Amino acid sequence: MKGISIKDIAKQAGVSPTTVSFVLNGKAKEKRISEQVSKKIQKIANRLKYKPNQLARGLRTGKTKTIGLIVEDIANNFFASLAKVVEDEADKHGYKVLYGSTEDNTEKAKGLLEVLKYRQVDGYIITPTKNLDKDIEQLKSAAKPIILMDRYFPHVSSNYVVVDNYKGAYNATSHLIKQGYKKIAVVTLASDQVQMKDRLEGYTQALKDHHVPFSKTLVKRLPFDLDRVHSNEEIKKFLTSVKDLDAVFFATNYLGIYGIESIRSLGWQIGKEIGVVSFDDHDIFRLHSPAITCVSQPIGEIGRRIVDVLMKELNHPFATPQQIVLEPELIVRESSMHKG
Amino acid sequence: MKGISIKDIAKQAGVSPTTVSFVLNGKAKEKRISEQVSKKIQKIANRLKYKPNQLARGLRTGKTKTIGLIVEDIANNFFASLAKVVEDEADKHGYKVLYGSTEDNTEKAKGLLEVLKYRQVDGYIITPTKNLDKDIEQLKSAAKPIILMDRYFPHVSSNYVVVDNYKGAYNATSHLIKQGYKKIAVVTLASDQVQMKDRLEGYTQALKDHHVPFSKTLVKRLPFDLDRVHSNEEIKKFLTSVKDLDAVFFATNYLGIYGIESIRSLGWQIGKEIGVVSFDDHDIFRLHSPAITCVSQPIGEIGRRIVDVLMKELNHPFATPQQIVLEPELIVRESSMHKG
DNA sequence: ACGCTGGGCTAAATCGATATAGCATCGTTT
DNA sequence: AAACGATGCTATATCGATTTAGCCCAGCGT
Repeated sequence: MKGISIKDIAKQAGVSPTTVSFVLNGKAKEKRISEQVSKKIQKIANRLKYKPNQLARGLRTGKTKTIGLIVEDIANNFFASLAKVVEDEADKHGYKVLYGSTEDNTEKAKGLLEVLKYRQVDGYIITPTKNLDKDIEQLKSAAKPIILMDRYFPHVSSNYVVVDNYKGAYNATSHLIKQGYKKIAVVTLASDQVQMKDRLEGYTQALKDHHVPFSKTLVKRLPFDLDRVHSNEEIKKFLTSVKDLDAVFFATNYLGIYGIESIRSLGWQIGKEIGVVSFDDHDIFRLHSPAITCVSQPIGEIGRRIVDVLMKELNHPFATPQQIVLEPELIVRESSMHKG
Repeated sequence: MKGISIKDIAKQAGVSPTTVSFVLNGKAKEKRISEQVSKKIQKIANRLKYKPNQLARGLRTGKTKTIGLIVEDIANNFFASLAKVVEDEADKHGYKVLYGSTEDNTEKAKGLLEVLKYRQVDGYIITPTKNLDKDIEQLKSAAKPIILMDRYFPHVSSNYVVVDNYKGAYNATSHLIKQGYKKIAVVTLASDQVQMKDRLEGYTQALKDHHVPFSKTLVKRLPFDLDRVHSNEEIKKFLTSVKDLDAVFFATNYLGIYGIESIRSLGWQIGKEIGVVSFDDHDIFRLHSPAITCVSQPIGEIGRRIVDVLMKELNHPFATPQQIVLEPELIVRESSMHKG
């Protein structure tokens, strides 16, 4: 029932637990354990299928070989796909992942950080919420490897992997303009987090650069925690309130999904009557008819870079912060191609 | 930097660590610790924000307050949504979740079980793959709480939570028949796991009960690991090969998604030329036009029951196996309503 | 005055691994 | 032959909590 411990091996081999530990940790040479003893121990360990007790090891070494993954919502396709990549990559390094969803709620996020902390995770992958900067800095000063994702705090020097949200939004908006759409609205979150700001700025700058008039009435901000039904109501109210509207840019995948739903229930023809582009790709966008143009994030790449940076920092603490900005890709589909 | 330990509290309170442990574990009464001392310790613990080191505790007690969640694919909407529910429910009981995806690959599943085992998780939520029965029984005989989900092994007595796959498929098929569809095919996985068998049986029995002729040529089985492109090819080949076909039942959500894609690329009109029903709901099905009829699993309920059973077993080992079969719901949408 | 009971608390062992300090033994050097 | 340095291995403390066994003292009965 109980697992095989280092003592069991020691007993069978007729040596001390210390020796066994040395050998199994590859320190045989360094600690001058003879070939014979070394081999004998290896053999017995294999035969008994010895697996070190991670708890005991963690208690002694302070390393749990576990990383904490804090996402906005594990049920959201973007984060779930990322979780999959992170799981795979971490596994390659012998790490397991503890996850948690913040719902973009600062209190929940703080709670998660605390739990992960006293569970002694070795490193953190964090999708930060508003006002989480202090907590992040606290962790940093505790010398814990951390990497932010999806967004970051401009005034905090930390690792992060994000996409160029500005460029993504800029390209999306420019694309709509080039397709002949004239009055382009944006639906975003009522959030002043950097990723949302950047997307909004990309949008406004694109309008400016192409000499398309901008007005505040073209911007709708929805609270994060609004449910589907109410979001749809708000979006519909907004879309019908803008005169001569002929295109919308949705700033996140689920806003895009709500948006499509809303537009459809208004009976408007996507693509013709109203151009649509959303941030983030999703099966829905690909399969929708008409298919929805989107700004796609390279999820595999993001996940790989995240784990890569984290592992490097786990092995060489105090590395200089890595701030990685990946290129999003504009995937043009039918929803933005049939103006006129 | 280092956390507050029980010793720190003991020192401040001028008592022994033992006493502190008793008090903080609610054994003050039982261990006859005086009110005064008890309160003093509580106060100090709160002030220092003491959090027990889970590793140390786990090492001593053998309980890690962690459960392992093995799913088929965490990036799949169904499993991701479930992971969210499991996370929330487990959290209520103070448990964290370690997850892993099998890709329906037995070797990966075995690897996951092993890792979770030597990480000493307290209990397991498992979406089993083929041939995992032996490993499950081994865990069971090690007295580890386990609950299977989505599928189970008929010859193994274990806890499980599933939906009535037979009934779901039966209702879906019957519904198509009642809507006037005459020649109904099924696309399923080349798997002899119970959930797939049941779905197939539900389908055939429905045909039989409604006196609709059945033929082997109406069944297509795809391997699990076929990628999107090849799956689509296979599905298209299959659909065009069946004479007078006028409806299809897809036995899983991603088969449904592939199916829609395939049918669309064949240029067939869903609902009119070909009725479609899929197992599992998905945003895509709801938003597709025409919207896709589906057999929806009650994900929230599934997750809650799973964690509930697991927690009960964690607290009272050797309970009798709970085998919970929930009702799926047929959600009728346009894809099955426009025959003729 | 002596033993007994029970209240209130603690010393020490323990979980399984790792890290540190150090003990024999043997061959070599001067 | 005493000193020295490798060589090969081990005893012991440690991580932070829990748990077992039991100490000490006060009050009580006889």
